[in-house]
Amino acid sequence: MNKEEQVILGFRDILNKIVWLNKPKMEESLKGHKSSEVHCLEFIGKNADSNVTKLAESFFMTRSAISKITKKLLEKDLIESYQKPENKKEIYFRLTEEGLAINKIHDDLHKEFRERDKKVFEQVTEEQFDSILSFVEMYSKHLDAEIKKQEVAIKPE
Amino acid sequence: MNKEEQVILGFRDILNKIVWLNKPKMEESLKGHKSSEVHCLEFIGKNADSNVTKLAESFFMTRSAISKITKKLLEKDLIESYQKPENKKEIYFRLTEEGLAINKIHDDLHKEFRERDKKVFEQVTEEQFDSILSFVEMYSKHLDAEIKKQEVAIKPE
DNA sequence: ATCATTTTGTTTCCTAGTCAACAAAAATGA
DNA sequence: TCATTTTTGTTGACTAGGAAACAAAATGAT
Repeated sequence: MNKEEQVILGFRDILNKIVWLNKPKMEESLKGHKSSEVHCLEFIGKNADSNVTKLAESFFMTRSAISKITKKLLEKDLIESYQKPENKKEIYFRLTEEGLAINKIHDDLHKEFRERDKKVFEQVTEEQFDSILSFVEMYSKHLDAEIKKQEVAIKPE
Repeated sequence: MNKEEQVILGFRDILNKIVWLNKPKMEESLKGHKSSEVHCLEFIGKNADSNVTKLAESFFMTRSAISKITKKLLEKDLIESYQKPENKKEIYFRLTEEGLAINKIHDDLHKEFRERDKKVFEQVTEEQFDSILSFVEMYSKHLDAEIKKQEVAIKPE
């Protein structure tokens, strides 16, 4: 196997394992709230004036999917929507108190997971970190460019 | 943001973008076959005596899901099943000619994607590669151990 | 200003995958 | 040996998410 694929498979493997491993605790602590819902809460908490479109782009999901998730979050009163006077089309979200609380629980859980994996990250040198992060950034930017290329290639048809 | 999360988010971001970017060509070349089906074909092609359980473990999916996928692959005559005389329970799979052909197309497509991303990987030094791969391996092993821990912790109940 | 195009969000229909329950075979243990 | 437990694969009910079609608002072009 060549290194390119080894890297990608390695990434995928790690993420799969993390999801698998975190799932039980996630479900226990965030009873009733799906992980996609919690992810949306996290994003809305961090980004002012979040809307369906921005959420969708960030998660590489369809607006359709996000629209359904935010609908649920609204019904559960974890977020509330608002609009701006100058735009009657876009609908923004912000967290409610209750949404903030869920976010906090989620944060704490992540702290716990970080603690669990600490011994791995302790063994990583600064240079190794920088090496990994610079690769990630470079690859990510390249993919952005390729995605943009593809979009203009598809649109005109 | 701390580096741990930056790394994980970076990995996730890259994989999301790759999936998003590859999807159109995948669907075009492998018309009618879903990506999960093709992944199973790939695994079956590479691993002798694949069965539902091994596929499920490798992909971190349920046996249920894999069972449905292999059922479809059988119906499409892309794989065939066989058993061993000493075991009447386990059902193994191998590729048919047609399955091999699909696999080939998939392989070529990956070559194309690798070509597309070549300029990124060309800029990566050997040391950087080794740095990344050793981190991936270390983290992966740690997660394996944690998963095993969790399994024994859950089982007795 | 007006008409065409694009953007945004929603809904309906459909499919992929999970969960839970199950049956059959295999492994374990007394 | 025979009974219990575990493993393996399958199914049915359910849910999350994608595709397509849509309406309403915004943007752009002339």
